[in-house]
Amino acid sequence: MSEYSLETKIDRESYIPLYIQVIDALNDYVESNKFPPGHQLPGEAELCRTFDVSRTVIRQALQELEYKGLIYRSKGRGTFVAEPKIHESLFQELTGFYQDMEAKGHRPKSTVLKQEKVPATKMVAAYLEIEEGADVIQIDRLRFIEDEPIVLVTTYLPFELVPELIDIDLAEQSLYAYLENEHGIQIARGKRFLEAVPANQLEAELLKVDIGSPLILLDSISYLADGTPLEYYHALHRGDRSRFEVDLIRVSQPGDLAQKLMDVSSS
Amino acid sequence: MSEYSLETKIDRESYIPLYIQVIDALNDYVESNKFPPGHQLPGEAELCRTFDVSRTVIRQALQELEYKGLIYRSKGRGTFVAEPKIHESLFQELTGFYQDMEAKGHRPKSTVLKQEKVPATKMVAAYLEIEEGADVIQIDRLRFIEDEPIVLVTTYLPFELVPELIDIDLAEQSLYAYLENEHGIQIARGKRFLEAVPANQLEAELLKVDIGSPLILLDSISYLADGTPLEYYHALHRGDRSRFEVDLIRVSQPGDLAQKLMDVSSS
DNA sequence: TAGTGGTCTAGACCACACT
DNA sequence: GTGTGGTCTAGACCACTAA
Repeated sequence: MSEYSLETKIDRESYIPLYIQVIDALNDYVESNKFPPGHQLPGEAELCRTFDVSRTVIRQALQELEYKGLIYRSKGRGTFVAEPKIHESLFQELTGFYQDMEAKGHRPKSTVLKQEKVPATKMVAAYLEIEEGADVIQIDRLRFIEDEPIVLVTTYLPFELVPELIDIDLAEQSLYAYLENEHGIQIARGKRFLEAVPANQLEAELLKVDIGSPLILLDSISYLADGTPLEYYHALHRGDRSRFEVDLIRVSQPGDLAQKLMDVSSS
Repeated sequence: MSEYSLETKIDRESYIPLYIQVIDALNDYVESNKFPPGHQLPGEAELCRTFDVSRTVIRQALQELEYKGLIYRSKGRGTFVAEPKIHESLFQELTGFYQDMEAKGHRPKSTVLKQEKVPATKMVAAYLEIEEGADVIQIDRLRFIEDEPIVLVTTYLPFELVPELIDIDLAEQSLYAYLENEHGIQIARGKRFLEAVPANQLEAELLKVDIGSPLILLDSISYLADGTPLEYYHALHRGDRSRFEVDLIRVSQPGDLAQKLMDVSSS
């Protein structure tokens, strides 16, 4: 059946788990178009023989590839390569103007307007799940692309989680990279809220737009694995310079995503 | 160690897979707060004994619960109940004004402004990945909450995929429910783009807002499992009545989500 | 050192899709 | 029927964490 000799480049001495190696191998085949979209993959039994691993390994690899949207499986029919249209790798992402510009080789800049310890307002306390009035670090930044102001961001983090942050220069450094590299802090989950609002006078001045022109208000809360809120930020993006993308994928139980989609777009 | 007697309500005669039953059982314990947030779950070995199933079953159940954000696992430490703050169940969802209102008991209405077969414009053809000029079904709908217009939606589907749709009354029926119930068509993935735009004269009239007031423009493409685009829609939501929520969760490989978050919020 | 989750094996039976 | 993916068993060894 399969005329392709899937190269069995599994290295059993490697510290890399076998299922990861299988993922990589299949990934290569798909990405190099040796397995074109719509093509049926060898059955799990044959993959076991090809890679000389157990079915558990094959299934774990296929499961991750399915989650990533690279393949889809159909009981009784087989496993097939999905159309690669959806930007590969991942369940969801929320992208904006920034990385679009970075991808195009532009270099975004930041100006820190404010970076100090303040008492949490009621709203900030609610988002960060701390006491009203507790110390938080507030960081106001205005960000530019090609010297054009694009987004005004106010970030809040609980002071006690990262007191050192008060002295870190965030004009040229990613907050997330700093937290992960210096403190081993990783974000496990996040929540975003988007609204369209008119610019007030201050915002209009900073972003150099007309008063009342449409802005995207993006509220974000990020959580650690145990559910502790790490960061809340409130960002105002110029409507004429921002576009956000969200990729969705159906979760295991049939109906889940369909349900959600229905909620959004129909009565 | 565990003073709780996890009721072992596994029914081996049931057609429901064992791992689903385990998920449900653990879910119940977490949701009823018998396992409070932060609490360590029994180890996998003990869960095997409790439910009298193999470790494969337990691990499959725990994996799904982890994906759903209900628990988190730490090698060498154990499995713990996550803070349930993030709206349960799911990797991501994109919700808007509609279901918020439905959840509050309000009843959204729709008016179909247009529903006909038209040739695909260049843009629609690109989104649906069909030939320019090919037949598509276009459906324009204006949607209301409490007799207040909230969103103006234009939907496009390839005519050949669902020609019957041209005659279906969608004023009182969900498009997704219709496709799934009548044709067994399920959406596997989707993409959303959000922007803030000012209302033009026609939009302002229909949505009863001032010209130039902020609207959320939501473009959506939905795909079948094999990657075929099923539907494209273009929706304009009143900015003063709409708020969108996106939940994100880190994908297996460490760094993935952190990377994306970094892209959004920092330089 | 003991317990945990992470990875892996070599089987098994089933429901489903296709021919 | 034959092949497919879905579910499940009863083991095993490992690396990591914490006492």
